[in-house]
Amino acid sequence: MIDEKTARQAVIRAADELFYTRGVQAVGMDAVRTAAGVSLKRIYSLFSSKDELIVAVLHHRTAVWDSGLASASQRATSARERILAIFDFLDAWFREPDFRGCAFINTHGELGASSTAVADAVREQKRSFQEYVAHLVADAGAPAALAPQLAILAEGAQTTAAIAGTPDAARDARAAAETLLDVATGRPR
Amino acid sequence: MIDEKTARQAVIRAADELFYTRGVQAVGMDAVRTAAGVSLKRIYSLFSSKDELIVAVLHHRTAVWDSGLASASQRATSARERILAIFDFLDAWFREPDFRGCAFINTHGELGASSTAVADAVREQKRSFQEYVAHLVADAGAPAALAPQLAILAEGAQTTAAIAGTPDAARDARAAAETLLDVATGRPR
DNA sequence: TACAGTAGAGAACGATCGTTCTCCGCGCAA
DNA sequence: TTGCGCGGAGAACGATCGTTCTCTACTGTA
Repeated sequence: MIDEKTARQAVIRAADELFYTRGVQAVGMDAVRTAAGVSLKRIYSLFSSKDELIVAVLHHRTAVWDSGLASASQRATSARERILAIFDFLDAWFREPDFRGCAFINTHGELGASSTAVADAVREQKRSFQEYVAHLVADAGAPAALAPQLAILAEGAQTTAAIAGTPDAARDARAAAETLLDVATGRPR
Repeated sequence: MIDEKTARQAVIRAADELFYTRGVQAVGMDAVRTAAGVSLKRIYSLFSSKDELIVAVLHHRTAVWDSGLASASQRATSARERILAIFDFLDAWFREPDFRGCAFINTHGELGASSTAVADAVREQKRSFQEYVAHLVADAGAPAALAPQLAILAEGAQTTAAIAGTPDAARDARAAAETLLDVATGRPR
């Protein structure tokens, strides 16, 4: 038998992909079992309920998002560039063929009203992102009020790209972010 | 018996409220029946399936949204003011006690992957909003590229307010919109 | 070989949901 | 008054889903 850690990862990864492409409620635990190659009994020994699995999947998504963002800002040499790198990161993501919007927003729309655990996990991810942006804004020497504005642009780009199906939303948001950054830091335009 | 039009409205209104507060999939047709006071048989003579009812509810929401937006921009005397009125409209909405995010975004997250009819209805609403913004931007004499930026701000404000639970998102988005408008129209700052 | 313990496959269970059907009561024409 | 058609209430049906249970096969040990 495979060890617990490997089994957990297999279940989370399989569930993540299924939930993201089909929606959480549309995926039964049987489908997770088949995709992960882990028996139902084992799954329920690793996660006490589907709700707990969903939360684990969201935490996994948070980690993936964080590391993706970190590696996207790798080449940036200034806070300003790191901020704009967020939108380049979104741009690349939106163009992936299986892009289906932000999993956190989708899951919140699906279960935010009925599961507080899910709502909390989603809220925590968004809070952490806002904090990340706030740090970059401070590093760039811009007023703190700029941070929520940039975060709103990033959120709006994600929903727009998901619903309208236009990856251009990332470029539009990036252009707006640049303007806001320039004005906030007194850069000549 | 009440006439068809009244029955339709009663069902749509009841379903709208239930779907919005609890999520679409969490609400059974029985709950709609009870809330609307219309028998199941009647409901299924008015709508051939739950999916069709969902689409009807979305269309109803679109009409409510459009008229709300129109009345919010009533007092505005310029295109610039009409643009900013969008964010004041959002602000008032976010502060309503039963605000639970944008129903279109939520429903898309819930059913966009499984029902193309739902996805289409949501996409159409967003497209219509973008068109509305584009007209205002043209009237304001700003470059067309500003329109998607403002639309993204409005979308981002909605998801941010819904998930973080902070109505301030409308004010943040409004401030960003003002900056973008000023820059785009060459207004002194 | 005999046996104990464990894990997997999938049947089973109970609940729920979308949809349809049955039965009953009411209004109306002759 | 009698028969008839129609609509409402909700029971019934079939499917699905989350969760648990049963049975079987396999491993390691003496």
